[in-house]
Amino acid sequence: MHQTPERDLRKFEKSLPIALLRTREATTRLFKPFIDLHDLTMPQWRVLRALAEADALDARTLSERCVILPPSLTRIFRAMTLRGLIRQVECADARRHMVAITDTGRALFEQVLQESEPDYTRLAAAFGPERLDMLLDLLNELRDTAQGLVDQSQQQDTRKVMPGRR
Amino acid sequence: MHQTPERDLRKFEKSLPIALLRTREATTRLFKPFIDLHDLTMPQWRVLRALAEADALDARTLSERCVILPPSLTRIFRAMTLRGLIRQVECADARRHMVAITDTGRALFEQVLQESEPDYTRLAAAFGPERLDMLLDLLNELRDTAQGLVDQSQQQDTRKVMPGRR
DNA sequence: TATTGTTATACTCTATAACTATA
DNA sequence: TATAGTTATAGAGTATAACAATA
Repeated sequence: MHQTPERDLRKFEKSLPIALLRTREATTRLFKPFIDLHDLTMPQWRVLRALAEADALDARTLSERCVILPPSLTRIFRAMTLRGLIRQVECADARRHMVAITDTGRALFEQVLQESEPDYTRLAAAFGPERLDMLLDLLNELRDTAQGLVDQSQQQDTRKVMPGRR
Repeated sequence: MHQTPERDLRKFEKSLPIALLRTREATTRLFKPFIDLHDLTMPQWRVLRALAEADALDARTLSERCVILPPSLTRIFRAMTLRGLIRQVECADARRHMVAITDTGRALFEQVLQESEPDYTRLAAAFGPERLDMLLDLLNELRDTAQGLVDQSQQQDTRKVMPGRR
């Protein structure tokens, strides 16, 4: 009936979504103080970071890229616009809410990056920079793979629900 | 002023907490339907999974292992006990709330595992089983590394706040 | 008619502090 | 006096559906 506790834990650690959650929690705990310092929430920080590296993005793209549902994004746009961190920009398709980072927003982004850099460097040094890079590559590739399987399943569902579509 | 969009995205993907979040989102989307099917929330599933692989655990351990804050855990205990999935077990230290999985809980756990196994196998096959294993190892090691740095920072804080301690 | 985003709503989780019980 | 967990409470995110505006 008994297994060793060590073996139990090892099995638990082989659960992919749980491992991703726990690792995110640990790394976030390291960097969140720098976000808190400037009264940003983590989702707001993701939006700021996404916009800092693009000229302008629409709500849909930000929603997917930052893992934020549209209703939350609406509130975040409002809060960040009020603080002057982002601004709405014109778009040929008037349905789209397109935003860009402001100078204020960029200054804040770069300040947070600068302040957190020592801790990032410490983490990279302790873990090994090349292993960190390998991990990031694996993460992004697994995301694409999982996304592909989800899309595949949804196509099958659509075919089942609407067989007349073809 | 302009960078290519491809380069932008690559930089964004090098952000560790964001990469962990997005990958978790993609893999969770693949497995969450099986959880939903049995009216479990993801935190409840983590608790069930942790208990399925241990004889009994106290609230503190579950809180850390499942990344659930104590107040949430209190509610989750209540809900899962009501459904007969877990039960409280005696503990020498009467302050501790110690719980174990019930037969009902174990049956549910194994049913979910069984139902989701085909999708897990598909994911592992598409990504490469050995790469998945490498990823899990890297995740768990990075978690330990980040945790170590957080602990280290907290010790320094303690020394600053309470210098008389030594 | 389909798509984009907002509003409305209910629920859950996050996070802190204050409190109770036990050690 | 310290620790474990619960309660209380405020805030934010999660998730769906319904809606308005635009294509």
